Amino acid sequence: MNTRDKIILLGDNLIRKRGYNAFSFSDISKELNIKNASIHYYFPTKTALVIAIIQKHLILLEKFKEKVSEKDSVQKIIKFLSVYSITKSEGRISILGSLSNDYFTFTAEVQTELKILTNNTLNWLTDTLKEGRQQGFFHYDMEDRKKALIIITNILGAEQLSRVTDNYDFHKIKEAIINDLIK
Amino acid sequence: MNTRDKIILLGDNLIRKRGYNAFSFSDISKELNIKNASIHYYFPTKTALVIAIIQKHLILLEKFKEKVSEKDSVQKIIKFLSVYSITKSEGRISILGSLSNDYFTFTAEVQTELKILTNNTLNWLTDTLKEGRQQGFFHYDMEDRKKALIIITNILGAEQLSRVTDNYDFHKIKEAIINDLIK
DNA sequence: GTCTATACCTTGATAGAC
DNA sequence: GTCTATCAAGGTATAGAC
Repeated sequence: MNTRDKIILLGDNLIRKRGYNAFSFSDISKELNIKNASIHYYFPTKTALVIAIIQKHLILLEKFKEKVSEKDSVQKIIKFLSVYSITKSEGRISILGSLSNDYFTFTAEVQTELKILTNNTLNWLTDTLKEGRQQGFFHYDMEDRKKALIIITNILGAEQLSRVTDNYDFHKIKEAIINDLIK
Repeated sequence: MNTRDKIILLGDNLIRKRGYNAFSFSDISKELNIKNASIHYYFPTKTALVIAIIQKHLILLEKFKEKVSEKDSVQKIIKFLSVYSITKSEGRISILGSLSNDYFTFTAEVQTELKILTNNTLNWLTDTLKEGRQQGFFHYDMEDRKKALIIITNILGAEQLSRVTDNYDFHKIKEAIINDLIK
């Protein structure tokens, strides 16, 4: 992996573990055994770095969509939830949850990128739920987008709260989401 | 209101709007037209301030419990959710959501206080759900604590995501939580 | 209780050599 | 592409006068 990608990966992990305003370029430079000036070579500002990180997640989302495109709706949702589960390991939460929290401390440009990632995620989930509902896999009585919102917010909140309470809580909630859908 | 309480109130608002690691003593001192040294007179460290803020919320929770103690379970839950709604005004999220996010950047002492506040909240909600279920108001088929977890995490996530998407989303989700319970 | 003054550190960022 | 050197700004925190 080249240095640029390593910086993005470390920044990503730091944001999701400690938050955007709680990590510095020196956290990354120490880990990579380079100087902070070298990071500025790749990313002139911290804002540029976080944008690159969001864009990486946009690409990952597209790859995920592609990868599960042939599966049935139930499997799609299970895979979707499992991404958030792996993501959460070692206390890291999803990029969406972490960055939403620091939303008001971002420049307009970062806010826009974050909105795009959020909407792309929400749109895919809405479409997948609709598909599963129409095919008789899922059962719920509300707008598809509303159900999608509830599932996403439930996951984001669960990631957050699991830090304080107990990691097992997270699994309980994921189980409940699936059971509620296919009941 | 005395200076100490003003500092706590401003710190509370700043944490819930921008996060613990994104505000400084000078944000508070400017607002109060005092010097940063004066804040240190009341709170020697930033850690001491956040602990005082958590303890204020512990007291607020006790007052809330007392205030709704005579109401029926449905009203209790509605009041509980409405607290989170008011809380969210102007983009401020709940103290639980905001501090959970910065959990790994806190000292052990702050983490402990936050755990206490979280558990107290969760315990009250669990008991209230159980009461309402036993009295036939609420209908769900899982452990009471699990249902309490789902409700809390749903609210925390909704507060978070509403910043990025649309405030109206938050109301939609609250509605859905109530409807799901009493359906 | 609030101030001035200041110490000390970390931050994000830049200039220019290699 | 990475380094040294350096910067200005802002952070938490403290000492001591008033």
